[in-house]
Amino acid sequence: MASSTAGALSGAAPLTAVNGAFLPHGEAGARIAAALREEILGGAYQPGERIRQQELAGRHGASRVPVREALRILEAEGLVTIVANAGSWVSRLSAQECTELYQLRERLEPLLLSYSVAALPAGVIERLQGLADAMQRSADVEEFIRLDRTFHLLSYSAAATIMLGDTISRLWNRTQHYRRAYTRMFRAERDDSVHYDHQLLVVALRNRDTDDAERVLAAHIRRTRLALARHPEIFDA
Amino acid sequence: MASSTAGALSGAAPLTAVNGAFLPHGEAGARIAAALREEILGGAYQPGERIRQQELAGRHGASRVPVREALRILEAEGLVTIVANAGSWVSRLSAQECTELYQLRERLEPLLLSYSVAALPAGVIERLQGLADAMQRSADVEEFIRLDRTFHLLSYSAAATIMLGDTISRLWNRTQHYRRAYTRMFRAERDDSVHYDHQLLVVALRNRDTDDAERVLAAHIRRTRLALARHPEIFDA
DNA sequence: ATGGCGAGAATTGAATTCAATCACAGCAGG
DNA sequence: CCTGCTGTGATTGAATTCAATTCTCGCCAT
Repeated sequence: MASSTAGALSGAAPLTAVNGAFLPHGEAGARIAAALREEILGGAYQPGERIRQQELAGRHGASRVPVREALRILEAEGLVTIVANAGSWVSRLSAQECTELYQLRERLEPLLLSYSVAALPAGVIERLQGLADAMQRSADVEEFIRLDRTFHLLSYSAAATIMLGDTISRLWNRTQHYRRAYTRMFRAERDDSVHYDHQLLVVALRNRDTDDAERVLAAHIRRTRLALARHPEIFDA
Repeated sequence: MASSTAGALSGAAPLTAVNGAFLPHGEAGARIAAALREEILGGAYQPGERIRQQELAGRHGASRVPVREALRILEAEGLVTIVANAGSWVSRLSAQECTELYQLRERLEPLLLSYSVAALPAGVIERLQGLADAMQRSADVEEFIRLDRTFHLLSYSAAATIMLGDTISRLWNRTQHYRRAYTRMFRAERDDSVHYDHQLLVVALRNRDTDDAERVLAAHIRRTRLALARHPEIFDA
C-alpha cells in the first residue's frame, strides 16, 4: 500500500484523487468545505435542507472525520447549522435576520471599498464598467446574480484585510439565496436603480473619489435592504 | 459497559468528568474551545505561542479528535492560526491589522448598541453606572480590563442578533492582548478621557438617546484606535 | 565557525471502529 | 380517533489506529 510521493501524472494518486486532480495531505476538510459551499451558494442545497455526513463523505471519497471539519468551517461562516447528536442543516434566515445582515453590509462594505479605491488598477475599473453594462443587458436571473457578485467583490479586490474581507464574504454568502429570490421579483418590477448605482459607482472609482464611492455604495445596499423588507413573502418557504 | 442514563450523583460518570461536572455527549469540542479561549484571553497563552494537540487532549481527558474541532472553532474566531501538517499557534496582530479591527469596531458597535438601547432594563443601566465608577477607582490593570469588557458587553446585552454580536465578540477577543498591553501604558499617561466616555455613555443610555449613545461610543473607540496607533511598540514582541 | 544535508523523532491528518443519542414507526390505552 | 409510550434502526460523537508530513538535531563539507 506504499504510495509513491506525488509523481506527476504516473502511478497511483498519493492520497485521494477527485476529478483526476492530485491533492495534498491535510486539506481534505477545507476542500470538502469549498465544494459544499459552492453547492449551497449555487442552489443545489436549499435552506433548511439536511446535510448527512455519510453522504458527503461517500461523494468526496473521504471518511466522516474531514466532513465534520468541513461542517465546522461552514458553521462558522453561518452557512450551516449544527445541532449536537441531531445533525446539520443549511442555515435559513428570517426577514428580520436578513435585514440585520444588510445593515452590517451597509456599514462595512463602504469601509472595505475605501481600502480598495486607491489601489485599484485601471484595468480592473474597465472590467467593472463591462460588468455593469453586462448586467443591464442581462436577461437571465442566474447570470445577473453571478455578475452582481463578481462586480462588487472585484471592486474590493485591491483591499488587503485580515477580517473585513472575510466578514463581507460571509455576509454575501449567507444572503445569497434570498438575493436570488429577490432578483426574480425585482426583474418583474423593472426597477433600474440598481444599474444606476453600479454606473455611479464606476464613475466614482474612475475619479478615485473615495467619499463619493462610499456614499453611493451605502445607498445601494440600503435600497436593496428596504426592497427586501417590503417583500417578506420571500422568507416564508 | 452500559452506563446508566445520567443518574444524578451516583455511579460512574457517563462519559467524561471535568471539574467533577457531568458533561453531555456531543459537546467536547465546544467545551475544549471554551476553555482554551479563556486561557488565551486570560494571558496563559501568549500570541505566537504554539498549541499542541496532544497536550490539550491530555489536559482535558479527551482524544485529539475533539481537540481538532476546538482548534477549528477558534481558528474561525481568529484566535488561532492553523497551518496544515505544521501546527497551530495563537494568532498575533500587527499594528496595521489591529487598526483594521478597531475600524470595524467603530462602525459596528454603535449599531449593536442601537439595537440594545431601547430594550435595556433600568437595573442594567445602574450596573453600568457602577462599573464605570469602579473603573475610575480601579488601580489594577487586570481588573480594569475585566471591568471594561464587562461594561461594554453588558451595554449590548439587550440586543438580539445572529451575527453582529458574535462579530463584535470576536473583535474584542482578537484585540484583547493588545488592549491589555495598552492599558498598562495608558495608566502611566493618566489619560482620563476613557472614563469620561463611559460616564457620557451611561447618561445617554439613561436618556434612551440612541443617537447620542452611538456618537459617544464611536468617538470612544476611535480615540482608543488612535492611541494604539501612536504606540506601535506594543506590537513588536 | 558556519551553513547545508539527512536520519530519526515528534506531530499532525485521516480511516476505522465502537459508543451514545435521536428520530420514527408501531402499538396500547384513553 | 387521537395521545403517549417503547423499541428498533439510523445518525452522530469520540477513541483508537495507522499514514504522511514536518521539525529537530547531529554530522559533514567548505
